[in-house]
Amino acid sequence: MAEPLRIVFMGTPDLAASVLRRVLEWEEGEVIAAYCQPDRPAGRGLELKAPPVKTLALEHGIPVFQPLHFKSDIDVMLLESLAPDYLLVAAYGLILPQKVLDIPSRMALNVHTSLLPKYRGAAPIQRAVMNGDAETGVSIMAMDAGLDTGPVVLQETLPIAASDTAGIMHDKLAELGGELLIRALEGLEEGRLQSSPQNEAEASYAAKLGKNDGAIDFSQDASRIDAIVRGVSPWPGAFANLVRDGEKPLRVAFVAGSPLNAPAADTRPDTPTGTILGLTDGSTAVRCASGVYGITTLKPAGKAAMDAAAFANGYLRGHENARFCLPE
RNA sequence: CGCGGGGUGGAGCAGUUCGGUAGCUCGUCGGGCUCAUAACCCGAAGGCCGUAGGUUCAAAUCCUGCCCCCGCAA
Repeated sequence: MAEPLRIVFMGTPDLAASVLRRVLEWEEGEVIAAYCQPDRPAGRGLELKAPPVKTLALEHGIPVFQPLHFKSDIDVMLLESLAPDYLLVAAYGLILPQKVLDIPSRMALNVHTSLLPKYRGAAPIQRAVMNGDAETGVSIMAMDAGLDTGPVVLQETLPIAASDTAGIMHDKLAELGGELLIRALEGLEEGRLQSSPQNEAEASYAAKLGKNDGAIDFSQDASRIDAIVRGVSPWPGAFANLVRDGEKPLRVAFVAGSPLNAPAADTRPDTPTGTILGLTDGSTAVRCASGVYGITTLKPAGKAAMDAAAFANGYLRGHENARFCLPE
């Protein structure tokens, strides 16, 4: 048997760590180094926290490098000195310049959690769920200097069920991503696979999510709101301001919910969108532009998450006209 | 010492500014009522007010230490 292939892995968050975990099981290759983003302040107290890839790599005795970028020749030379056959990249958070992509003797492969050319960029999973897509998937591509523009080697789809959140899809796609990457590597090594260019005309971009992407505007359809709530779960999380007579607006996060059977739940048809219609089937029913959305788990600012019945008891009692509004 | 919110019967809240009888909605248990709703009516059980100390005739409430939960930043 030949020498194992020399692999340098690059990735940062949980998704990358699960891909790395699968790569470590691959017998034809040996991970000789892992790259990830520098430790960042996180959590209460803002102490430095190691990214998941770093933690996993160190557990396996793999050297970890955390350069800010590859603008400096020293970092490029260091990577060169590792003499990798493959550069395997998953959610690294850095655009790699061509001179870095040229280093591996075989190629640089990227795991991207969308059906490229759709949803290039930082938040492909969330955007697919938020847009109400019926399916998404994983693409393995040969990297080029653009942002997720390289030719695709292998692709597999995964359905998005009506109850799937971005978090659930993330876990499924992470699993599939590792598997598909290994399949791509084996196919390439055996010469069975080749890459084919992406169709630029169908390309779309999945912009990074910010805190505000979780703000829920009830002047949309219930189905659209449902997709957004699932797409921003668990992060950044859906929320709106609870507005009641004589009380300060209170920010409330929506942890989980689903559209309700509209005609039956729509008990007060003439109220404005965002109006809280009542407690229906264990959900806080909220009127939308069309349809009714039911929130099953809510979390007022500074409080622990609670079910809709508890929320009604503590926050809606005596407030007939309570409604959810878009925060400023 | 990064900033902020919170801990009150099983659940969710009010009461704390200005110290003086433990309150509300739900749940539970017992009884009644009902075409119907987030059902309704009558009754009952259940709390060392996070914890340790201090001030006071008197502390959920004022002061100090500690513990735990949550948000901000990705």
